[in-house]
Amino acid sequence: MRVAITSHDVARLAGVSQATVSRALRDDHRVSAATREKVRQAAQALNYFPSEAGRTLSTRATRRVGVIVTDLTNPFYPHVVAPLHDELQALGYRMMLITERSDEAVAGEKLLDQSLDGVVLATATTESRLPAQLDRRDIPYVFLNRDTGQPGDYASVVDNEGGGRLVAGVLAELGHRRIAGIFGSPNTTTGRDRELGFRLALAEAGIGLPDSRVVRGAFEYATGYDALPRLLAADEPPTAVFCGNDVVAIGALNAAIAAGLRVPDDLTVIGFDDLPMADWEVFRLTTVRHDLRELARQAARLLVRRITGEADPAGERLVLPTEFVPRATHARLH
Amino acid sequence: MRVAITSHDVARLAGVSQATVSRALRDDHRVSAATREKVRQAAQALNYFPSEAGRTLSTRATRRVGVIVTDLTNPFYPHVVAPLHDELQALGYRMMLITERSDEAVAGEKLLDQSLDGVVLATATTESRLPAQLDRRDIPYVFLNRDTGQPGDYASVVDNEGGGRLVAGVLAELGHRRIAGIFGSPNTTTGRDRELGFRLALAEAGIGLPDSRVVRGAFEYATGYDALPRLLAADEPPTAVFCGNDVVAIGALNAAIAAGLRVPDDLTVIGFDDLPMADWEVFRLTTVRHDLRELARQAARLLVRRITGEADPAGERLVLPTEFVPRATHARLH
DNA sequence: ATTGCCGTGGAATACGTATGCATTGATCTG
DNA sequence: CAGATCAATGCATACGTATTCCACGGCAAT
Repeated sequence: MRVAITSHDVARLAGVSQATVSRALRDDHRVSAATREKVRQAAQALNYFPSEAGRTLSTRATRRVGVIVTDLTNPFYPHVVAPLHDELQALGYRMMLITERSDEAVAGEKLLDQSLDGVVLATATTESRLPAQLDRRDIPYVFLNRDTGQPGDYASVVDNEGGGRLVAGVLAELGHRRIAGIFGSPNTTTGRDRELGFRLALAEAGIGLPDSRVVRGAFEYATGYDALPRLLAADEPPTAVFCGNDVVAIGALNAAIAAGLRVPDDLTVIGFDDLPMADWEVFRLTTVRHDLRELARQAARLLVRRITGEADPAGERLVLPTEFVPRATHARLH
Repeated sequence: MRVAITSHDVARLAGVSQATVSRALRDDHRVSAATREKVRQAAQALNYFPSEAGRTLSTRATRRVGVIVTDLTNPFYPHVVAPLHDELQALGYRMMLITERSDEAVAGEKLLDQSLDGVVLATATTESRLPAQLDRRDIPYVFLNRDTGQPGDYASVVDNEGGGRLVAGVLAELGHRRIAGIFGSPNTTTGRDRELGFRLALAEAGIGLPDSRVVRGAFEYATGYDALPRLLAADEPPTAVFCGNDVVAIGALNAAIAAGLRVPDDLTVIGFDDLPMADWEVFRLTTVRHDLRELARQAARLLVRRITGEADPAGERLVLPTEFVPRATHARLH
């Protein structure tokens, strides 16, 4: 029913062979300017677009890249998916969005049928089986924002440990001593490294971080929202809380309002990422900035380099710096 | 370099023909249980997945659907893309995400090369050329949340006019008379219909809506954020403002804070959509609810019906009802 | 004038799957 | 027991593109 216009149709109209059509439209040097123009006209007239299935079969490349995220409604992901999409498009690739919850089976099947030239893993926990599966089939992939922590990885990440240290330093300087942490999942390097840097720098300042003031969970709104009341219920409630990322911090901020606390007078809250949302007047969230856009673009370029075989075979790990962004959710302890 | 395992490899190992492999793995009734099992084992052993390019070329179906949005970082879209993805997956289709800014050319090329079985347009303005192009090539598509307003459309939409009426009724009842509107773009039915319903119901209540208290713009944060100060600068500033959607309303709320206004004491603000964010403590936004998830799922199912030829050839327009959600950003005029 | 090269374009084929048709062996029917 | 029917499988081909190899004609060099 759907009338597919093929290169043969164009060839017939232009009075040349199908091979010449293919060459002309791809600017092959072995076709004269005159016939190239003739073919162009015919293709235009027929409203012809090369079938990408035919092309894929012939070239064994799809010019398509998969991007795996967990939950798009988590405000973090759109800010990484959008620049990824744009950079991939600029590099001549299309984006297949796959949201993977726990069903690695489905994701696996979609990934392994040769329909993707490469994959961006924006969601891999340290125990995911996906990387091994991709390795086995020689499908290029890169980690975005998280990695396995193994050497040989291809990853675009942030200096999480450094960012954690920054926050600890600020809190110590502000006089806080009863400090809490709502960290990311311990099975993500993002969660672990931020906690690690934070702990190390606190320890250097002589400040302890007892388990009773530590919560860990997914990088979600609910994690911050649910954790804060539990932390505040302690005998000696914290005067400051460092959150695994901005989304968690925003959850905590809303919980603080629900609990009738004033931020920052009663409680200092600090996030990580500096999402655009963090700068909204309702939040004015003090946080740690890194260049999310560059994080994504870097991942896209790295993946394409891996696809074209230009990447370092020993792995590449691109690390972006962090910067403390003081806004209105932190205060000196009085 | 990448060793592709094909059905021929499986056939050789299983000691059958390639045709039998194809049939066995697709549960064709004409293959015996014994050989089916034999083929299964061989496929498993070789870690074989059918090439989707080969399959596409042969069946002329990609089981892939394109979803076009403008800007994923706009908080509205993730809440529609996520359920779309899940419903499409449940229906056996994959999702190709395409963000279209103004470059219809790029989008067009990607859409028209037969690499998609169908398209969800979540972004179409009334003057977009895309629908015509898709029609010309017989590529099935549905509108999501917006449509052209023409008969024959396939669309999953909300009762925008009814929703606008709801808000007007409430504001009138609360005693507001100097009312403003920050509506969506006039070249979207979403923007037009909400404004229309709002205007009609206001008029029925004997309340005018002068141009000086009307702003129109994209459904973005910045639209609300920039428009509010302009509206407030009038000689007789409004006591209530109805925003085209929640994202715009949230922009307006933040602008109100920046201007030192108290909401709802000094100003009533009402949104549309009831995004999860609207319920956050920092906002507690009074708004109009509709079932976003169902909106998306309905669109997915309608598209698949169009693809399989089961949809009504005269077009189908699925309309979801709206409901007023009172929270904390509206108040009676004192 | 012959040779050889170069520029241009066509014929043929590969890519991997699905499927119509032919084939085979076996069972059934009268 | 011969012929018909049927289940199971193989053979061959189509899908649309890119590309290798080959053919042909013109032109320059000798």
